[in-house]
Amino acid sequence: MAEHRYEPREIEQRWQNVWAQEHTWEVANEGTDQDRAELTGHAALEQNSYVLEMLPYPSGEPHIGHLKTYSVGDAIAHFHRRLGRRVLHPMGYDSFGLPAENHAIKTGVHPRVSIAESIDSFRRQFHSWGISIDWSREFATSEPSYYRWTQWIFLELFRAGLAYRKEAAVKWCPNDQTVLANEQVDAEGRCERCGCLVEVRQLEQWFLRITDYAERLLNDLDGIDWPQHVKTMQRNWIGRSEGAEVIFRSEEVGIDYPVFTTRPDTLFGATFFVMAPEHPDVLRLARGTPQEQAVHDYVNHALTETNEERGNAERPKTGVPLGRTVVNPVNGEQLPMFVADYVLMEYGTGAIMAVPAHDERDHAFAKAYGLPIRQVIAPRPATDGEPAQLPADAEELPYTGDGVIVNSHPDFDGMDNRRALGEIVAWLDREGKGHASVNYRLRDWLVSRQRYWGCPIPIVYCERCGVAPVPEEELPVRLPDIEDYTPKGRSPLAAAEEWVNTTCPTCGGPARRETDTMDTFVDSSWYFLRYCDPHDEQAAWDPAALREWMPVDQYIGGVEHAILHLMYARFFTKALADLGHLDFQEPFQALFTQGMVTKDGSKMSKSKGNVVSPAAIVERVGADTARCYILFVGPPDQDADWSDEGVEGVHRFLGRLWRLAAETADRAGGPAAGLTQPTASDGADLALLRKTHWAIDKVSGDLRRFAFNTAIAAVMELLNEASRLRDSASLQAMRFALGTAASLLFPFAPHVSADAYDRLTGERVWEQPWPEAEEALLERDVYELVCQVNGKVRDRVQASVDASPEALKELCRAAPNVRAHVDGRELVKEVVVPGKLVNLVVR
RNA sequence: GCCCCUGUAGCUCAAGUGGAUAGAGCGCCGUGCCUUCUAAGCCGGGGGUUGCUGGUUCGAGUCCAGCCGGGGGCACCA
Repeated sequence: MAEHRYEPREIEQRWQNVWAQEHTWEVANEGTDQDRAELTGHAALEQNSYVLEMLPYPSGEPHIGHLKTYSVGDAIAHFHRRLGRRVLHPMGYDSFGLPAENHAIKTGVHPRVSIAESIDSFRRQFHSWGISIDWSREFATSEPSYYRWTQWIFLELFRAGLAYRKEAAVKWCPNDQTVLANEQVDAEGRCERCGCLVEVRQLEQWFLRITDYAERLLNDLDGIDWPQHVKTMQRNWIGRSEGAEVIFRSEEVGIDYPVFTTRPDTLFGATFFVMAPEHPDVLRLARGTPQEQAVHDYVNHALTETNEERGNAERPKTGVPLGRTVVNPVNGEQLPMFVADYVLMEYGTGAIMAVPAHDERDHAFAKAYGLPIRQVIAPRPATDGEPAQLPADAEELPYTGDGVIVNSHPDFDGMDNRRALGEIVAWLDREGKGHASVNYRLRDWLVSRQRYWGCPIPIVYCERCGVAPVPEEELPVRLPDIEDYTPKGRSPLAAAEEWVNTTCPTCGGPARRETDTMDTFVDSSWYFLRYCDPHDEQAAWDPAALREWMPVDQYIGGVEHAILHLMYARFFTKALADLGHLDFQEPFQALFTQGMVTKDGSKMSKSKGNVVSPAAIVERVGADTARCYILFVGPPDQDADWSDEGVEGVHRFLGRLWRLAAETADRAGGPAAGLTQPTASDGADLALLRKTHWAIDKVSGDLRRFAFNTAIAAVMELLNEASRLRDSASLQAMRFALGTAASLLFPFAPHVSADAYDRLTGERVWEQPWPEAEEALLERDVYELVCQVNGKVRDRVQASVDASPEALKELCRAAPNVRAHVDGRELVKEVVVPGKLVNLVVR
């Protein structure tokens, strides 16, 4: 018998060639393709499935995280195909963005060039991993044929009033020399890209009106199959608060100041009023009062502070009086006004009513400035029927919990505060002094970037006509080549004079182009739509193509995009649906977020020198081992630590599987047509057959719930069983077990599985339907019944699966060792779990 | 501070709605087999008070409560 050596390099190359030459993983659009007639025969039976991994940012080479993402996605894609579905599994590149531009600044190489190199490297490696991609749909978002439609979408949003320009205090990264979206600034006020402290600047910028969609973005989370924690993160980010808007009037200046509060039940406890330093009226209010200079100084100081300094809740509260008052609408009291930096301009109305007895921040401020503190909520009575507790001691304030209204107004005193809340709002509404209101933390999406390598914003500015959209037939507005990429606080595009100077589409007069580019998250907010119809030159997509594939059935990616990309893509989908371009509301029906791959417990990074390169691993042990290992190392939704020993273990497993299959095929005299199940009634064949069906059942279930690690472990168990029984089981039983093992492993290790299956059967495993477990073989007709006495195992006996509970009790009572423990004692209870055990409880 | 996840063998993970003697892989051990030797391969073996304390139950890794440890999200959001 010939020696068999597992040679992944040879095997993987061979099967990759087959797939490439035969375009195995390409799918046509039925609605638009001439293949349609051919396909209709199956169409009724087949279901379409869109499996998508988040598109990679092509920078350098793929890293181990990419290997994990695409190993997960490919397993799903293969599984769906083998279940008989037509699967769309495309690939593209998110190729605009800062890394390529920063590289250009350093080296002078045009981003287009470095991106192309990187894309080549990604494409080569994806091929070498054997990922089943429909390469006919590939594109990069920096190609004019793509960004032309990004610009078209921008103009659609502009026409609908969802893209607008406004001056606002925005986040500015001094290192990258550009503004950022709120989502791109972390909790410490640092740029998520470069980590430097973000500054605040007052600039006129383009925004997308995502806040219009806050409520729907929140509510529609209920209808999608996403991980709970991602939904929670989006809910937190949207930050919906219910409360009321209440109007406080300043009689002195004759202006109404609305405030947002979640606690209108505490209105009677308001003792002062605070405005944010950025509030446009602050300086005006102080003008002419003795406070004018102090307010001026305070505001100037506040505006120069960083987000980090401002955001620190621990530091002492500061502020200065404005020298003015407002009227509390519920009781007519005059409340002194202050400016203080603990009030944020971006949230609510930029002004608050302060209730020091029931809000920690207001309490701290009142303590610091000696302001009155009036308690209006008392903690609940200790028991029903007793009167409310006396107001808590001053030391116990602020009290932020629920309770009973006190000290407010005869209409409300003694009332449950939650009930009073509703009644007070209703009263305000009747009086025209306020109304119920909902506030969101979410702000509009700032999409302007003062950088070169991005999608140009298709807008021109005309001295006569103002802001004018570039006409659709002039799209794309192409990104011009420039000499100097260095950012200088304005877009490098501004230096391309010839490009900037243009004519107004409306009046034909001189005009200037918008020189900012779009945030790259705009590019990735619709790419999944383009895959459905990637070569369309007449439109961003053909609606028929979208009907065929969208929404994405299974989306896969890192949890780091839980808010950014995943929220923006949902917003785009809803906005485009409202504009009549889509007929669905959510882009990603199901989401799977995979965990990070770490080395020695910490994130891989070049500076730590602990980077594991997928290319090197694949070179050494093959793609199948690399892919299998990364799925086997742990539950794929959790972080996993890379271990080279673990890789070796998986490599040996694949080798054992392949060798045993090759050897079995040899013994059987070469490949036989197909995989036939042996008939076995007892002995090794039956044991192996049962294990095989157990594995089918286990792997199928595990694949449905993304438990790839346990699915692979099940195939390992099957192989171990086959290996143990290699000399006692029949050749046919061995062929069936090993062929099934290869078939089950195919989604994770496609090359070695295809090869082993081919040797055993002469057939292509990916063309075979997914195996089905036979119920009859999963269960036995007799089993070992566990006999317990007082919950302890005392004996076990053979029982028939269809024995009645009565018969099982009888069997148990008759078991010798059970009798020894039961005789002479009183039988109190009998617990029967058919198929498992009988438990006799005695005293 | 608030919310969520998590704790099982040396390591990474399993144990559908509570049910048996808690299982895999890696690592470890073997004066076990095969090899001239090593490696590879094969075979065998040890290893667990399921973080702790109580509770519910005939029965708890699984359910409940409280502590302890690890991770994540949000946070001056009115």
